[in-house]
Amino acid sequence: MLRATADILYRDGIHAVTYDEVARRSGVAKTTIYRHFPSRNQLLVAAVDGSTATPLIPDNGNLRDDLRDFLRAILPMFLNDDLRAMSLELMAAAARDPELQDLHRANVRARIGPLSTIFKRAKDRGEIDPDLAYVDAFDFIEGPLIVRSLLYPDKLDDLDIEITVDRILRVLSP
Amino acid sequence: MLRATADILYRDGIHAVTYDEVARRSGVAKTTIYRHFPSRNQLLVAAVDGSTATPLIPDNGNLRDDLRDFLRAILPMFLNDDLRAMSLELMAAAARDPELQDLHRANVRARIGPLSTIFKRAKDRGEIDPDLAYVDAFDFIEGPLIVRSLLYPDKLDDLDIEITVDRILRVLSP
DNA sequence: GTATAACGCTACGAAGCCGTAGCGACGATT
DNA sequence: AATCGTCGCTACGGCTTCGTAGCGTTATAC
Repeated sequence: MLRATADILYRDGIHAVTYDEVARRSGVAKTTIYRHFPSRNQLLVAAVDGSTATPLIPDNGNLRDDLRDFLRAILPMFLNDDLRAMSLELMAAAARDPELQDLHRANVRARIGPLSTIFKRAKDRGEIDPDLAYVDAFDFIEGPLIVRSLLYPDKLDDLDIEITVDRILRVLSP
Repeated sequence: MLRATADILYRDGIHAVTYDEVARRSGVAKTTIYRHFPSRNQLLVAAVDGSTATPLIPDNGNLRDDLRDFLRAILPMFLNDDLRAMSLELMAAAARDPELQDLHRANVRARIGPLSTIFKRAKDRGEIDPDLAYVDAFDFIEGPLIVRSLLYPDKLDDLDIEITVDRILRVLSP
């Protein structure tokens, strides 16, 4: 049921998530879905909550390698057109409907979690400007990948992780 | 007609753009819309093309001030929930439908144009690492704003433009 | 064995959208 | 004055979704 919802969300987009369609693909009766999720938003939230996988947390003992591993790990997510479309649709839906803001927030937190760990460890080692808040740091760590994937998705392959990490470090270091 | 389409796109989202709805709001007969735009995609492309405004191009003679002015100029666009939602929906649509990729590309080019001018002038003045491609530079210039608006839209106000420019310059300078 | 709860199935009226057809009105061209 | 092109209006059949109702089936608990 939630699996079918997540599948539709991924393949056909958020507008294709209807009670009828979920019933069709999941093999569950439409009435049953209504009994569990009286509103479409609840169904969406539950489906997204149940399908958020947290990426691995690298621990190499130094910031540079951790960042490289992290960017490498999440790069495939940006290369996937359907996945990118789904994320964009979810964020757009959250921007339009306050009810879905928590959904988006949880989704982001799951994706950002590992980065937070990396960041804290590096800060303890003195590799990061002590005045730099982690929110501001994320802007520059995820920024390049996101911008690249949004504005120039076809040039995403050209992005050199090593060089990008160098540039990120310019911003983060004390 | 195109104005009505752009308006729907902005207010209610891309899913709300239907022939019936455009006819209703524009006062134009549905058949007439079909005569001009046989497919919905053509209508979308025309509407977006006709409503892309290019921001001002600052020219202060130095990169720092130009960047500051530019970021200040585009910040309000990110603060607008509907506008952000619309952009996200357009990008999502482009990711799903190849026919709409040009639409997105044109939209991006209009928004990025001024940045390109700023970038070239700064490079001529020697304020930018000569090995740095402009595509890579954009990742770090627009990145912070975009990431902030996507992941933490409620903390967008906290973003200090001056400090952000400082950090961007760390990446761009030779 | 029986009560309770959950599920499946069918069907419904209302609403919206699609794409097209038919017909009349208007204005410009020539 | 006649012609051509464009537009408006109405209406249609087909399709999908919504949210609910009614009723039968299954399984678990006690």
